[in-house]
Amino acid sequence: NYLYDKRLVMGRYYSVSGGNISEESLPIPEAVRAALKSLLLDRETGKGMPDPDEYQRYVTEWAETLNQPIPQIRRISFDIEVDSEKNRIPDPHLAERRVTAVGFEASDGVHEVYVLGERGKREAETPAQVTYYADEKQMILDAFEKIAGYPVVLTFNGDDFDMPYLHNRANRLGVPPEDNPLYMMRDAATLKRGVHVDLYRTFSNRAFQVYAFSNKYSEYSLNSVSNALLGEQKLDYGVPLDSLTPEQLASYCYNDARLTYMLTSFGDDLLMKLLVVISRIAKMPIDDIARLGVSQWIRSLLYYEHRRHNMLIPKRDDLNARFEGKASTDAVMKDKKYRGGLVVDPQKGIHFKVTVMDFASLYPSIIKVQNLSYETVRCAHGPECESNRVPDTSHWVCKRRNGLTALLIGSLRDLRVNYYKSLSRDGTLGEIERQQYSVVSQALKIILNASYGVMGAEMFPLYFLPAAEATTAIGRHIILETIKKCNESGIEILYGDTDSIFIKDPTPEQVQGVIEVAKADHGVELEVDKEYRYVVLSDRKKNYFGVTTSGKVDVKGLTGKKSHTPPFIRSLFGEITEILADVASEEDFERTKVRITAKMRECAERLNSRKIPLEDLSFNVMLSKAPSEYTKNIPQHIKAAMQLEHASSAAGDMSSFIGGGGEGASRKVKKGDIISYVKTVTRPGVKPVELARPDEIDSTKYMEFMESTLDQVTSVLGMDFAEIMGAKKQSALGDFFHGG
DNA sequence: TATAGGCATACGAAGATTTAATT
DNA sequence: TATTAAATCTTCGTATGCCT
Repeated sequence: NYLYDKRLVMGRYYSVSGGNISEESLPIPEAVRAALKSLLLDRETGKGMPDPDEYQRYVTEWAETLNQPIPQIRRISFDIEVDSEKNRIPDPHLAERRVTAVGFEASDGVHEVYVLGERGKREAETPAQVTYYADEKQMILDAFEKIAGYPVVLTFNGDDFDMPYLHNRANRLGVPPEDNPLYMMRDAATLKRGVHVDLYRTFSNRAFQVYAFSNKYSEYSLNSVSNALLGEQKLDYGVPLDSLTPEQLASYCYNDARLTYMLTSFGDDLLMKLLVVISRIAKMPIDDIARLGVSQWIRSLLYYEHRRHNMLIPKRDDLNARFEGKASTDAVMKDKKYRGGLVVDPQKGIHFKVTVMDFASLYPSIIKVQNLSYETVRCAHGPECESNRVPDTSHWVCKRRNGLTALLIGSLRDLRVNYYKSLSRDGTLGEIERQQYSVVSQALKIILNASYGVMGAEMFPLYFLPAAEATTAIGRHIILETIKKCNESGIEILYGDTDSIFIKDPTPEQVQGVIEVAKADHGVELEVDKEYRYVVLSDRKKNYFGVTTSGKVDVKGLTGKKSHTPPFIRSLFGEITEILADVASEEDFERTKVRITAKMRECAERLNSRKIPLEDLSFNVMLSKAPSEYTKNIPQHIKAAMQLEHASSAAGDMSSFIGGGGEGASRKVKKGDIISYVKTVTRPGVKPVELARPDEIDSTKYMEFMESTLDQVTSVLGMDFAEIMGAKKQSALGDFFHGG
């Protein structure tokens, strides 16, 4: 509230003199100013808004804040190692065991590690400067001093481990609280001064995972995130941590600190910059951006705006009372509250020359153009506004006042689509500027994508179902109307999902016509997304395969690409799609069929002769809950997980029995873990790969899975799995008899 | 302390039906 | 032939991963 009511914008520049704080604006390039001016001059910009001038002011204010240069932030990462009993994670609340090493990596070229013990004969193999300590307390005090020199401190899981452990350990060793730079909260500890960013929390945030890092990682451990984003892993000496020499421990610990730092520095400090920009948009400190979910960001953004305008923030009950808790549309799926996006039935077959068009940020556009917000949908102004109906619902929208959500989301959307996207590609600007605008564009994408979703999420404090329902209802209306217009003018639509349409071989004039109609009728921007040389559509929605004019293969939704599919089938599937990428015309298909058949037969042969390694046969499925929470059903990956836990507790200290390296014997399975299992002929039909033997593999099951996976592509090409696998002569014989 | 809904696939659980075995 | 148990099929629901 202090920040809100003082109107302090997080992430902006301020100067402090004599106890006064004043906002500073750094100069921005002339070309950027000019581009904003032309955006504001465009008469279309405020269209749909009851008060266009107010809207223009929002656009201007946002641009001023977001155009400010993004500072380079001085920061240090650290990581600790702790003595531990076998197979037991040390408890940070007790902090009974010694801290054995602390590694550092900082933005000003610090590469250091402190380690307990005597230096051996050989130098540690690490680029870091190593300091050996005999006294643990002194080492911790030195570490505290090092950390205190930076405004931002980075950790990986520091909230729940490194920070509380250091705090409590220092306490235990007699460091007085006033000399301890950390303080405890309930479970977590953090810095008294400065910003602590726990990257484990940041990378666990779905919004970052999906929109900033396009789902490249699926587990949230330092090792898997680093592996996916940096292509680097933790050090592995092949022995348990407690048997490392001090030099090895130093290298290991420093490397963890280095990876932690690198996660914020790769791609030109991408993550740090995103945190700053989102902080500016959400009016929320970086610590919170890095820890809280996207709904909290948007809450902060809206609350700031309420307080700025002296508006009352409604109570949940007041909002609920305005729609009596009932939706006016029926969801397609049960257990959903209201109806969502429209998916058009695909035209099964192979289609050449397909243009895909989509509406640029459809839902944010609708929110702006139709003035949607919790206070404008079903407003209390009476008949005048009530005549402004939302199609296919019982709702109406205010005509008198701008909706707050519409102002905020609308202005951010316009800036992203018509300003930052082009600035990030503007050749007249310097590399640094272009990069900044690309970061701003990415940050906006995250916020905009979530803006509609939160309105329909009960946990969101401004949850207002009619607003969410109106957004999707108008979306369905727009895509249906567009398809209708296309059909009337003889343009063939092959498929569409929510905000996209697949058009069969249109002329440039037809494409232009569709764009103009969408703009004129609905005020939304339709763009060409991509051009396919050909697309293979099955009769299933959200499942297709296409080759773009540039030869890039697009696979959407097919099992062959999904992460849980065994690697050997995934790579076979990949090879098949690569073969199909070469197809230029219909005649080419016949030739490729021969190549595909050969590949598949070879693969089946290897499967039946058990030549495929177990790892390549494993299904990899994530636990969305803790194992004990599976009460209604015990799916296969849980069965495998339970075997794992049993085996590890039964095996006791036979650590070599499982894995042998890295992981160690104890395998506590928890939420978020990915379980690798194979299908076997033994009892429950599954076994974790770690425990399975090649001779137990159920080849029949694998052949069936292979069939159903590959059939999604081959069946459309007119190929039959059984025939490919050698039964082809029978069918020829059958034809002969029938013919005779 | 967590944005939404729509869709495909695999499989578990339980009920319904068929088949085999026994009286 | 009636009864019971086992095997098989059917239906519904759960879980996961994906699409927009």
